[in-house]
Amino acid sequence: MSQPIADHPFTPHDHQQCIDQAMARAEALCRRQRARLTPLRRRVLELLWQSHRPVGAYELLEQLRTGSRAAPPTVYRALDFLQRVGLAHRLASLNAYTGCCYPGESHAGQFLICRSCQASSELSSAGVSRSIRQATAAAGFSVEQQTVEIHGLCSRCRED
Amino acid sequence: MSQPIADHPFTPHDHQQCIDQAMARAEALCRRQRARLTPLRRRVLELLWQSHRPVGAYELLEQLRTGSRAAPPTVYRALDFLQRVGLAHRLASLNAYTGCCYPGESHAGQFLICRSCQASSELSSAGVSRSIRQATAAAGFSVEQQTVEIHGLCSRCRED
DNA sequence: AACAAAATGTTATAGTGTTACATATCACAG
DNA sequence: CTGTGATATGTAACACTATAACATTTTGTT
Ligand SMILES: [Zn+2]
Ligand SMILES: [Zn+2]
Ligand SMILES: [Zn+2]
Ligand SMILES: [Zn+2]
Repeated sequence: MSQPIADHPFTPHDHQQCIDQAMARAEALCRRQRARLTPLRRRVLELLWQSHRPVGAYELLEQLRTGSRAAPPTVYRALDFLQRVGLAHRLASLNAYTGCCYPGESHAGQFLICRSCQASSELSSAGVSRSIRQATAAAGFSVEQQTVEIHGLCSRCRED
Repeated sequence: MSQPIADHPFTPHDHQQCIDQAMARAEALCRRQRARLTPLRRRVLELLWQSHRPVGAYELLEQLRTGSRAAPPTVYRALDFLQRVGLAHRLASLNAYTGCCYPGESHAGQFLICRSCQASSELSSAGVSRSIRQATAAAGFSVEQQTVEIHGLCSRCRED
């Protein structure tokens, strides 16, 4: 498994590098999958990567509207595409969306979400996945999709 | 930790016993906490325990309406109360609510949700909690609330 | 150039949850 | 009891999130 795009999103870092890497890997992934990263879809992905804070669909819509007009289906379709090819996730506990840190790699969506700075960090913890598989196997349950969203305080916000 | 109300909700069982036990433990818990389990709140809790399928707020509203009238705030307030005292949970990935199987005991909400029969089972897996704490501690993150919702197929639905 | 498939625009509507304020019920002190 | 403040419920309007249905444009291919 290669390096995640943002390994420590809660600590100060060169975020432009996150953005550049995310867009570069998105390009590559879409080329490989023959998926069309159109200007609109690219724009939405860029908006998602503006920060590590998950963004609501209507907030994206606002930002898209500067210049062109746009209605809800526009942004929802772009988000559907990004989720389908594995470039973004939806966070059910926030009704918000975020760029994927492991594009093109099979992984379960596991997220840490700071209630103070609102940033989120995508984990891909084998230990968590394993313990979930163990707990579910004991019940004879076969896992198809997992929603793991941990709310709390990130290291940086705890200092204050 | 005492026995959960429904240990194996996916397998055939005497569900009336689930209901009776849930209501009895709710009474006891509210007495202990000096919380008021009013007729309305009790009714909503009974509706939640009609089956092991999580129920949407507007679906509860429909059922409340047989007889008395009711508007959204009525059911949302009852659900808020039930969640506050620890008698119910909200499942973010479903926008639905379900009765708690471990009332009065400190536990993280972890759920298995079958896409075929729609039933859900509340886990309280120490292993899952531990691996989450480990993974988050490594990042210096302090957990306050966890959303763990595992979608898949239950043992019974896998047989078919 | 002609055509089919994919993407986007547009309007309306469905589904989920909250705000604000009025009314009713309850608990408790006097 | 009875008044009084706190808690719970009724009611109407509204905010936020997401989708359906259909028209139009763009793209890739023959
Ligand atoms: Zn970054
Ligand atoms: Zn991801
Ligand atoms: Zn049962
Ligand atoms: Zn519970």
